[in-house]
Parts: sequence; structure tokens; C-alpha cells
Amino acid sequence: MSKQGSLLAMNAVTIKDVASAAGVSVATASRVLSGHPATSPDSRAKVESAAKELGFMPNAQARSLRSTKTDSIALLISDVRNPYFSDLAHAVEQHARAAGLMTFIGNANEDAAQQDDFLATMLSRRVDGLVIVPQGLNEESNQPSEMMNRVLSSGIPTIFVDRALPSVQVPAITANSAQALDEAVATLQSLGHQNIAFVGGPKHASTALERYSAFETALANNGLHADEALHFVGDFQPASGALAAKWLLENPAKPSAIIVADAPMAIGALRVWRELGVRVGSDLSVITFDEVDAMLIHDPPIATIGHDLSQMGKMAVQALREVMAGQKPEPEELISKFTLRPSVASAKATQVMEGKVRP
Amino acid sequence: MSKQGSLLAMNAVTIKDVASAAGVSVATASRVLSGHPATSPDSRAKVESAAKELGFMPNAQARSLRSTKTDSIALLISDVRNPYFSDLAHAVEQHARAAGLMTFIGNANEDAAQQDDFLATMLSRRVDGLVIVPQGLNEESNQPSEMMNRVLSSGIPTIFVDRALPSVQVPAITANSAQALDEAVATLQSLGHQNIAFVGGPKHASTALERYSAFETALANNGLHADEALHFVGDFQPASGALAAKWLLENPAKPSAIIVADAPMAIGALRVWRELGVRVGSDLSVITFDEVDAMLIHDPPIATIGHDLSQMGKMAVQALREVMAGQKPEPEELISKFTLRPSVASAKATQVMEGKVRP
DNA sequence: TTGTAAGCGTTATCAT
DNA sequence: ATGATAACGCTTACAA
Repeated sequence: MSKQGSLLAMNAVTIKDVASAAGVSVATASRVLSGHPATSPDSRAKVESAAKELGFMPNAQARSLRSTKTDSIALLISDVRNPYFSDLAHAVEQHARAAGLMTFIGNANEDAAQQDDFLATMLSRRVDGLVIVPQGLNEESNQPSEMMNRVLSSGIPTIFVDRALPSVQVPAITANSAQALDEAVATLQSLGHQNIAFVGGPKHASTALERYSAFETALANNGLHADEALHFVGDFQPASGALAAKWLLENPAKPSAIIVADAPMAIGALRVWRELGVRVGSDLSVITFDEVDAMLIHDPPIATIGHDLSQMGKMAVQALREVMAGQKPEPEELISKFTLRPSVASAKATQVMEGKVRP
Repeated sequence: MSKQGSLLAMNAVTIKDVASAAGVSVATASRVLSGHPATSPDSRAKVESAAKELGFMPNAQARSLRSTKTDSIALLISDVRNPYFSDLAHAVEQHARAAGLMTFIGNANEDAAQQDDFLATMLSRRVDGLVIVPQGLNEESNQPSEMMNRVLSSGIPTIFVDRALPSVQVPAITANSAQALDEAVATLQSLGHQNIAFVGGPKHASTALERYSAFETALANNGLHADEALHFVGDFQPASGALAAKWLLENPAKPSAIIVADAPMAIGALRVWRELGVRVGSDLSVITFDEVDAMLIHDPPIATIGHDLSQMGKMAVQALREVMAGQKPEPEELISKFTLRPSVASAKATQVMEGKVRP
């Protein structure tokens, strides 16, 4: 009912104020407020009401300075604006929160310097654990960055998610797309496609390697032959997808189907094809990784290879908590899922272009 | 070259260790490490090399416990997975980082309880400022939540972004869509559309109110009359967009054009229309708020009313820093931008359905 | 320029 | 069950 009059009333109410208001010692107040068992119902009542009355907010810095735990973890992803990662971030955050952990989301922006910057900040803040989508090894040295090494040798519980770093012994939650690509290739092949192009990611990303190698295996499994001339190496960004789209149209092998390794590249490519009048689904069959909105509302809808990001986030938090508890979790693989949509079914063996679209 | 042998080497190197390794007092070490002017070149050299040698990472808790500043701000958004907000988050983060501030991104999940939870955590962590997309007033009491009131009376620098709260005196960076909607309506009208439907957002969001009222004004400006029967009240989520899509098809007024107040609803709607065979761009003209990928790759591309989120983020951080510096910034409005795309141009006055699609 | 020491708000230890 | 007090790692008067 009463109004707090002071304008510049900085919230300076400490546990000391609560204690004296409740007529007990700070020790007792602390015990009550942090749920310590050794407290009498009487003091519990007094302290709790005093705390509420005064609007007491414990100072997290002070608390964790003393207790050496912060009840927080950090999640480092490559790009907040990529729906794949924002879905992952959301999942990690939800599961962490359920475990009483606050999540700091950091954005590497596909940039090693920003990655290191964020890691340094998190180390300073003494987070209790780290979930990292690693940006890959240094181009020249072929080693993890200095900051990453510091993280790894610091003993702070860490797990990788989505990607892994070769030769780095950290539990990783990754996806296995072998089965999904097998299905995808088999589907395309059964529709008569012989020349299937692949737009892959940068070689520093383990996901890019895994996807391409699974693709090669899938070709072999289906009696098709891999052809480097049908492999475009992109960088997981829309601009490289646009380049890939043109590359495809000019490809002498005239591929009639294409598999794209992530949604941003697919978006870049789809835009180009639409502008050039290539009808996806009839002129060209397209399958892409990442089941995002844009693929679902496309007409016809694009067939996708998707991941249960919610599950991936859950597994990541779970694994991290095991590490935090001193256990050593096994690396786990999530099975990617292929979802067939009309776009593929309607693409029966049409050779791309047939002279009509090619410039 | 040398390998750190200890497996459980928890990073316990403090400023004390640095000081003794450098042969100076902790005070001197602290001064060097935090760039205090009163330091000799000699001790600077010694301390810096010692710190590097030992891999010293200052403990952020201890530092800010003493200095009462955390060099961090919190950003509370409605939904990380909505590209609109993840773009905004990215912009805020980039500008804050440029100002030496770490950004904690929190997700209200369009839920007042999660909003309050996050705010409490941030208050505990003593962030130096808050950028908030407010979730609206309590349905019943018509008041801000208790936690929000606590934030407002705490004196901690706060600004609102995207949305505002009526009668709450906090500087807000919002968007003004009057001009964009004027253009949009004029364009539709010049194409012959008379019955333009509007799919709006929930009334607790100030953006929903602003957009609808600007739409009404735009109708009037263009000599059209507003009609409540053409107004669908959604909740900014895909599911309500799907409902709106069906509502449109069954609407007795047979609207031939529709404006949707956000991208998630538009996505829900577009999916339904595609499934029902409604050809957007010829059977129906669609304009939507939020310039996201899905609208750009749609065939035909969807006309949008977009915002420069990067600019909005910049203005938000700027305004926040002014408040932190003790100034009182004026509320600012960003002008929304209408981008015409073929989807509208190709929609010439076709009455939706014409019997053929209606169930 | 440097060192000594107090103090930030908690929790943990040790008596009682 | 409770209270006094040390301690967490750092910054900052205050002295020297």
C-alpha cells in the first residue's frame, strides 16, 4: 500500500538488513534464505517475512564468491540468427533452467576471435559449465585456439554439441546423418536421378565433413558414383548458397537433384533459382538439411533432413551435468531424420534446365 | 611446449599469486591489471608477464562485488526463436559489446512468469542496465507484474524496446508503422482491393495496438472504411495464423487482400493456404510485417513491412547508456518500411476464392 | 609510485 | 538451533 518515496532508491538491502529486521543474526538469516536444514520454524517465519517485506534480492556475486558456484552455464553457438542454432539455444536454455541453471548465450558469429572473447568472459564469470559448438581448429596451426586450450585445461566441465574437434577429448553430442542421407539418396535414385549435386559446408566444421562423407557413402550404397565435380564447397551462409545455385546451373554434368548441407545456403540458393525461373520440384529436386519455416512454406515444400534440436539440447545439458557431477559421459550421436515432401516426389528424373533456363 | 600435467587443475590462480610471482603487492598488481595510471613501467612489465605466465583470469564476481558494477546488461525478449527478436538480440549484443558490455539474453517465451524469473535473476546478478521487450500488463489487475514494478522502482537503468507499457514512464524505442501501412493500403487499393483484412496481435502487446490503429488510419486516408468483421485478433504465433487463414476463407465479406501483423502468424497462414490451394499473389494479396527469409523465398515473394532491427538495437543500447550516464533520453520512434514485392503487384483485385477454393 | 588494510555481501566454520 | 567471525578475490582509501 505504501509508496516508496525516494527516487534514487538503489536497491541496497542486504542480508544484514533482513537479519536485523527479523531480529536474528546474519548467519541465521543466511541459513533460512538458502534453505539450510538447521533452522527453527520460528526464525524461518521471521526471516522470510522480513525478506519479503524489504524486497531482499541476494547478491549473486557475493554468494558465488563465497560458495564457488554460480549456478550458471554458458552456451556458445555460431550464429544466433540461424534458426538451427536458436532452436538449439532455446532447448539448452529450457533444460538448464529446469535444472536450476541460468544459461548465458554467446554468439561466435562464425568468428574465432568472438568465440575466444566470449570464452574469456565466461571464464572470468566462473560459470559452472560450458556447452560449446566449436568453431574448428586454427587454419594454419591446425590446433585449437589458445583460449580454447585454456578452457580445456582449466578443468571446467565442458561438452561440445553439434560439432566436435578432431583429437580433442571432450564428450560431444553430434548428429549422424548416414541413415537420413541413405534414404534421401535412395529416394532420389528411385525417382530416376543419376547426377546428384551436393552443396557442403566449410571444412573446419565437423558437421560439413560428416555430411559430405555420409553422402558419399549413401551414393555408394545406392550404386551411384561420387563425383567431385558435383561437390560445391560453401560456407554455411546464404551468399555461398547463391553461388552454388548458379554453379549448379552451369555444371556440365547437368545434375537434376541437389542436396544442401544447411538452411541458410538453401535459402540463398532458392532465391536465385526463383529469380531465374527454375522451378524447384519439377525442373530440379532439392533436399536440404535443417527443417526451418522457410522450407515448410515453400511451394512445393522442400524435403528436409532435420534434427530434433530439442533432444540435442536435452542430451547436451544432461551430458554436461554428468561431467559436473564428476562422471564421464560417452559421446552420443543423434540420428538425423529425413522427411520426404512433395518437392521430391514431383521431381521425377527431370534433367535440370533442358536448355530452357540455362542463360 | 610443456604439458600441464595435473588432471584436476582447477584454475585457482588469483591476483595474489600474480602479485607474489611479480614480487609486488596485490594493490600494485590490481592497479596494473585494471589500467590504473599510478603504476611504474617496471612493475607494469613484471605484473603483466606474471599474469600471462600464470594464465590469470580475474574473478568477475569479486571484482564487481567490490566495484558495484558488472559491465553487463540484460536483454529480455519474447521469443528467441522468432527471427524478429533474434535479429534484435544480435543487434543489441553487437552494440553493447562495442561499448564493453556483456549482454545476457533472456527469453520470456511470451510468458509473464518466465519474464519475472529472468528479471529476478538479473536483479540478483546486479546487471548495470536492462533492455526489455515488455510482455504487457497483467490481464486482471491491468498493472505491471510485481517483479516488473520492483525493477522499475529499483532505480536500475531500464529502457523498453519494440513494445512499451501504457502509463509506465520508461524511455521506449518503438516503431511507427503509420507511413508503411499507408503505403501498403494505398498500393492494395490502387490494385483494386476494397476489402482488406487484418490479422492483428494480442491486445497486451503495444505493437499490436499500434499496428491495428495505424491500419485503420490508413484505410481512412485512402477512402476505405474500417470493418471489425475484417479484423482477426491473433496472438503473434503460427497457430493463430493458421486459424486466421481459414477465417479469411470463410469470411462473408470475401476480402481479397490481407495484412498480417507478424511473420510467425503469416507463416502459419501461408502454410494453410498452400495446402488448400489458395494461390497467394493471384487469388489473394498478402502483406506481412517482418521481413524474414521465408517471405523472401516464397514464390511469389511476399510484400513486407519491415524494421531496421539493427538500428533499433543500436538506438536501444544508446538510450540505455544515456540512462546509465544519468541522462534522460527521449522516447524514439523508428519508421517502419514497406517493401513492395511482386506478390502484391500480381494480385489485381482478384476476389479470394471465387467459389473455387472455398470448402 | 607503492604497500597496508578495510570492505563489498555472502556462506562456512566453529563455538556455544 | 544460533551467533560471532573468518574467508572468498578483488578494489580503493589512506599512508608512506
